[in-house]
Amino acid sequence: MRDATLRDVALLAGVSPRTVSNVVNGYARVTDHTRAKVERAIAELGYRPNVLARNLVYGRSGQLAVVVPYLDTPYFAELLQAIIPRARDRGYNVLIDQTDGDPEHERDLVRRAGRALLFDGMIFSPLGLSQDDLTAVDPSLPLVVLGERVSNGVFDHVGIDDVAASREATAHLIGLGRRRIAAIGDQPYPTGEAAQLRTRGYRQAHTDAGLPVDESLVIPTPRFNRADGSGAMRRLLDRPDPPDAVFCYSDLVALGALHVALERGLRVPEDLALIGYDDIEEGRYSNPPISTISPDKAAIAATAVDRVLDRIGSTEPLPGVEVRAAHRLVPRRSTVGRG
Amino acid sequence: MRDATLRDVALLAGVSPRTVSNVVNGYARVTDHTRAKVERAIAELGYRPNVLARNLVYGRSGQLAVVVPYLDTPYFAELLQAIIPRARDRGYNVLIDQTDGDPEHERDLVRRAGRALLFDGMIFSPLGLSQDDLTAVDPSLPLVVLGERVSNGVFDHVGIDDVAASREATAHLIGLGRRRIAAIGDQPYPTGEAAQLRTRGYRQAHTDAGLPVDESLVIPTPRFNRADGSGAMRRLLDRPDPPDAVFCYSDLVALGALHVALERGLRVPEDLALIGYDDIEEGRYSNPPISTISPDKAAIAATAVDRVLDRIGSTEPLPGVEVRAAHRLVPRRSTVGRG
DNA sequence: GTGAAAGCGCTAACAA
DNA sequence: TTGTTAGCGCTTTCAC
Repeated sequence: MRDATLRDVALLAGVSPRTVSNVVNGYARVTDHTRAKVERAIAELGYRPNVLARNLVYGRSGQLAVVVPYLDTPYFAELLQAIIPRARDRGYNVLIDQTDGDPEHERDLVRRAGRALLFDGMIFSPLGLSQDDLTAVDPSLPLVVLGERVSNGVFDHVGIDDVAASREATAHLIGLGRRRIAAIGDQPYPTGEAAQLRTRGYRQAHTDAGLPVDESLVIPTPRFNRADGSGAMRRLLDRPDPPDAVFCYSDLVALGALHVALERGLRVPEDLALIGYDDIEEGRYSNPPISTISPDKAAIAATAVDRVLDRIGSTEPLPGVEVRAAHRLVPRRSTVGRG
Repeated sequence: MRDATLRDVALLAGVSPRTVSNVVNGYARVTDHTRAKVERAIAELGYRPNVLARNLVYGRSGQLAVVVPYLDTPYFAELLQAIIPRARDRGYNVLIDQTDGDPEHERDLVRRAGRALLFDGMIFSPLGLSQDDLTAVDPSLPLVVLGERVSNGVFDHVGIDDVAASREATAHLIGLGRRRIAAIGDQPYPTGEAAQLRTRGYRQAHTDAGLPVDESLVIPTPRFNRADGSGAMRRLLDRPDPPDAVFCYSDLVALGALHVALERGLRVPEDLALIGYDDIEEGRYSNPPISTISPDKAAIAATAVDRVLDRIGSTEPLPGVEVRAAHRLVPRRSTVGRG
């Protein structure tokens, strides 16, 4: 049977569609008597407003797109976990897309996003997009980009201070007396901006301590996952002069590296100290648990949602801002041992 | 500036809306000349069809809701990772909701789902819903439920054979010579149907081997996460007669248990053998890697999407079917050691 | 407080 | 092949 429409309700209740609409939305004041009649009709027909039709009139969809490279990357999963309830509290549904880091797909997404009206705004964590790609985005699309970038003043960025955080992580290892510190995760090409910031912090810490950087210890990896961490660690340990510590650009990379180190019979942290980045739950349960840089994910999620909804709600385009969420270093057994 | 509408394009191209619609959707044949005119106008105005309006006419939203208890549970993240591209290939967007396992929220979701028209169908992985709750669902909603259940004949179920898989996991431990085998994850209440199936398999394996079950080794946990695994393991190891093996109802539980065992100085698997369930990537990288039951996630995702889209496409209600995806036991070092 | 009617942007039956 | 037009189901201006 066809779903009941507002018209059906009006007919049954003996009132006009206008009145039904008033009752449903609580817009205008309605007589108690009329309201009762309408509500009875609604119940009897099992009427539910058609969201699509309503949205068409309002010119908005009530949906927020969240685009991440990989859903099974714990960092993104944990972020989404925080984004979804926040959006729901503010009346928005979350539409998820994953790009697999495919630049084509990512570009396509931000380009066509604007007018489609399938979603009113977007929170986007790009992987294969350069600054240029992002500049080409339709500025009328309410957009918040995750991860630190040089702001172009058009949309918002939400992230932590990657350079400072990486400097702290590296300084932590230096402070522990380590001198041959490797870095796993550099991405020396246009789309690797985030990785490059971390490398910069790594260098700064060395400079601050008056130590040289052994460039051969800076290992690039295409992705920030376990497999890449394992591979890089293997190459590092095959050298005649392996490192005594490693700064990994994500916890996943650190977990992959840890796996290889233990497999080779190294003691962590005695022979090799390890620190990661992201503070995913998995790192708290690994053996040993891994030290990490913990970004304030709740703040990042909340800010991203709030900013994009503010943009949606605003009639005139808001200037793009750069938001830096807090972070802190969490020392665990992979660097400080059982101390 | 207001977005261009189909009407604007028609005006500019000097044709009727009908013709523009034809060009956009490739419905009827259009003269090359006319087509060119229209396309020029589209390009000039930067016209994009309004999806909302189109959907209103079609009476469908082109969206598929996927509801999971927790997004940051790797098993669900990995499943979603497979569901999203499959749905996209078939022209559907994925709308995600997480319920935190809240029965109220879950019940609410399946109840109101039907007519809202925000999504055309739903793939649902319930946690706090009993068979009764599910039976109350509007049968006109194209729905696929994840996880094994007794079918009620109304909607589809997709899962693996939990009893058989659990029997194999337990038999694997028995075959290794273990005799005091604990089980972590039972849920002896109406909403714990899935857990109970695993307990049943655990028992069957004992019966098959002519061994008694020590009921005090069956440990219930409210959730299937790391913290619950840790807690249960702690209680188990505090006993005077700790187990020599553990069957965990999820890899996350196993990882939590492993963490505690190693912390207490136990050797795994020499002192304690561990097997999990789900085959999440994390278990392949833990130290030692954990043996597990590996469900065919790709098949589960593909089947779930296909079934729900078939239901959406069908005019008359399809009978509910029970789909059993394949699974296999993956032995790793947490049970077989470095053999 | 309630009704009549226009219109959100699109599709598709019906005509021409 | 193309134009005219009536909705899809809802909100809301304008009258009463």
